[in-house]
Amino acid sequence: MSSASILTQHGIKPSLTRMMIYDCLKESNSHPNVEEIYRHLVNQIPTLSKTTVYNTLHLFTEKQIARVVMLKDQENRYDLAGHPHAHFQCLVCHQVYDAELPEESHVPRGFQSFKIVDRSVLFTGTCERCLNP
Amino acid sequence: MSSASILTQHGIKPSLTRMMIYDCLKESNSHPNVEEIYRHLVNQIPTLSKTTVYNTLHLFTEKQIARVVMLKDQENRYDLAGHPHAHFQCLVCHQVYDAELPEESHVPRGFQSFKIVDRSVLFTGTCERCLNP
DNA sequence: TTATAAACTTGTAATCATTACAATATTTTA
DNA sequence: TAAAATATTGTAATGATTACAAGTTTATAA
Ligand SMILES: [Mn+2]
Ligand SMILES: [Mn+2]
Ligand SMILES: [Zn+2]
Ligand SMILES: [Zn+2]
Repeated sequence: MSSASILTQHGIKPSLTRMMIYDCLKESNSHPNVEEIYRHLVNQIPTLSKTTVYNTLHLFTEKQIARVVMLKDQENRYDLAGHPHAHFQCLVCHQVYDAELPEESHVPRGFQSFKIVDRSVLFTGTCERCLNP
Repeated sequence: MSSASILTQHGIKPSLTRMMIYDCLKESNSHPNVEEIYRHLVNQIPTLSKTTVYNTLHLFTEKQIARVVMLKDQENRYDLAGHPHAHFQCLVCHQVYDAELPEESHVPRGFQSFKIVDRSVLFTGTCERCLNP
């Protein structure tokens, strides 16, 4: 499905800038931060402002087509919201990998009367590439 | 066991400041940030510097007696490293609750040759208190 | 004890991601 | 076309964290 129609379906007017930021998230599976998205797009959109990248990512997050990846990093990284999955981050090269989300066993004891809407899982360690250089 | 001996056991010289920061983490189960730790202690240690709080928390994290709690917050929150557990953060009041860590089923598919050293789990939603005000 | 070195603590300035906000540009509506 | 709404931009402010050098305390050795 086209980027435009996905944005439209989520109540976001599909401006060129917004589509390109969406495509940037879709094509790269590197969980880019604002700086990386900006640097990637400013070649094609020379007037692009970093504020627009922030605004757009906020809008995407609000409308649930993107999510902030939970990492111990100091800056936010973004991911399309499509399929729930876990992440692995290498402590050596800091690369973020997608991983399957372990099966949800049950609501944790004592949280039956809480409303749980999301579960983030982050594995950390050393990636294969960094183990066998 | 005394704070002093725990610090010593982990190769940290137990200065008064360090013991008090350790006790602050131990006594409060609110996962305090640097600002909160500083404000709590500066009454008792009027010469305390925020840099010292940062330095000490870095040292504690390095020596594995404390950990950074993984949250979507913009600032780091700290926890003693004692017992592995998950967290729940309320999206309304932002309170952080300890939760049991769901049983690890298995290493995620495709990560057999990675070295996984840690797993962080964060539930988000609305806490009981905010659901029934 | 006294001198010297090491370790610890402090204060200030710099950095960096993010937000605030007002100005400009574009698109929509009347 | 004109006015209103929306989108984008640029600059300044904020706030957490880090860098770093200076000061203080503690340990070690003459
Ligand atoms: Mn992902
Ligand atoms: Mn905890
Ligand atoms: Zn790696
Ligand atoms: Zn709550």
